[in-house]
Amino acid sequence: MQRHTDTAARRGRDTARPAHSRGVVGAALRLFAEHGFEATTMDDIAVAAGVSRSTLFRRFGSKDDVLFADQDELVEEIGALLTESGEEPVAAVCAAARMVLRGYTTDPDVALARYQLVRAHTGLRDREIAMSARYQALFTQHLSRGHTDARTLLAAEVLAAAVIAAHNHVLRGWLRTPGETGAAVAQRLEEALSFVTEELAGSLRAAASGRSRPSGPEGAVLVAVYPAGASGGEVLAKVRAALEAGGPQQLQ
Amino acid sequence: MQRHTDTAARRGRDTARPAHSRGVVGAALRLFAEHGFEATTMDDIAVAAGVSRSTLFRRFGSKDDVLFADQDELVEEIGALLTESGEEPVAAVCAAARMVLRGYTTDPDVALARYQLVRAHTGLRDREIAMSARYQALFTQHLSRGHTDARTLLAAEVLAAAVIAAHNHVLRGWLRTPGETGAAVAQRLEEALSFVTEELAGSLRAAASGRSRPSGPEGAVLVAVYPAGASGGEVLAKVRAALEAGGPQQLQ
DNA sequence: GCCGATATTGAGACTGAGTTTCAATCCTTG
DNA sequence: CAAGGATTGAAACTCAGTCTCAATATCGGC
Repeated sequence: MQRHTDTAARRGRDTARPAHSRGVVGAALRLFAEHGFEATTMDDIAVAAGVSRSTLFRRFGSKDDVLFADQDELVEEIGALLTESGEEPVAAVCAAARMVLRGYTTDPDVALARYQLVRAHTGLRDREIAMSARYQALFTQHLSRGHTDARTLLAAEVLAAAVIAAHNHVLRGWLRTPGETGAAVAQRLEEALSFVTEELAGSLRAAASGRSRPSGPEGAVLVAVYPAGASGGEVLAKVRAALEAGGPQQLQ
Repeated sequence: MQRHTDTAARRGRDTARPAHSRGVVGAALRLFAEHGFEATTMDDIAVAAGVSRSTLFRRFGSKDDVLFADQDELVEEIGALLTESGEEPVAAVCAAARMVLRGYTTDPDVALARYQLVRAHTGLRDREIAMSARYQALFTQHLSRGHTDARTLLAAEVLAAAVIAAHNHVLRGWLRTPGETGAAVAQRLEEALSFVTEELAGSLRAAASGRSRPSGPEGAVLVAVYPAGASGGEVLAKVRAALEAGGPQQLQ
């Protein structure tokens, strides 16, 4: 559906965020938890929060956005933080990931309440996934800043995806079995992040520094071989056949 | 938004897909392209397709789903393909990614028309992102099948995210500058995939072999060759070197 | 070919999200 | 206090999505 203007949906709200926005969100969360997301109408929220339906839509844009209001703020904070960060890109992105996780763990009640709702409804799940994608886009952009070559762009995109995956892995683990302290979760994230950066950060650096990686777009030969128990001669035969056929192809 | 039952939204439709479903989608795409997505109502589509609004909702579940109907089918095909695949997991996931890309490139007109719409509307963009996430979940599940240790789970999740990122990178490139042949795009995907697998597949294998061997179905040999101006002998020499080195790897 | 059981379709009413318009009520600032 | 713009509320409207019920296919059995 999403009928309201996109800009209004995502951001458009007045920059001055009235103090009782928090109260509105609180009332909404209470209603959602009590009667479910779908069963709660915008009218219900309006009367519970003591404002009119109109202002509700004006301030949040949509019902989902009431639920994800603080997350939206966080996305923007992260964006701002990245643009003005002087750190080395990969480190900056990791720092951003830490901050995102902290955004959840500092408010466990809200995060868990939302998780229950998100788990139950496909529409909300998609909304949360879209949120993740926004972080990922920010990360990609920051990692590839100033570079235009295909290799670096790909490496940036992959690394951003990997960092987000690591973050989400840790986050979901915590959401499923809460009770862990914020510090313990942060520690898990550190481990996951170092796993990712050890595997991938090097290749981004290599790609970004221009010279080191093999494939210029032209003139390069890339051979990928995955032997899974076959003899070398067998593989060679297949390669020979591939070469004779002339084009790029896959055999097995 | 997304008011209808989740099951109905995602899948629920009758398994027997009437032949004129294609016609309905075609009519809808024409209307979307002509008047825009939002400006086209379900009534419009219904009269254009010669069915009732009721059956439209019954068959597709929602307006978005009319636009993404074939994609939804593809997701299920991929899921089925993965579960019954005997290949080595990473190879299977790469094959799935290839199939997804082919799902776009075999129908360039539809894919490009949809891309124009998706680009313009946040709601649709989110929908497409959710689709990507579904693929990613499938990949993660397949890569971590049979393993429960945290390390492998993380590696599977990261690798799945990376493969999806590589796929999307290539896909978006094609969507932005169409005209490239399907084969050329497929080749780009090969490069992107080998970048990813070279960086990450090893770590998944390492994590997984901590316990049980991922038991590559023996005898499966995948050889991907991309000659871009090099002589066959040169390539063969490199393959021979790769075999002597023993593991899957990349040479230049 | 006919008939009853079962899907499939269509029509129409209904809910609720999101938009729009306009009037009322704040704040400002002079 | 008065004129300016901004914030709010009320109400009507559109349209997606659901639900119910009647009409019509469709199909197996006779």
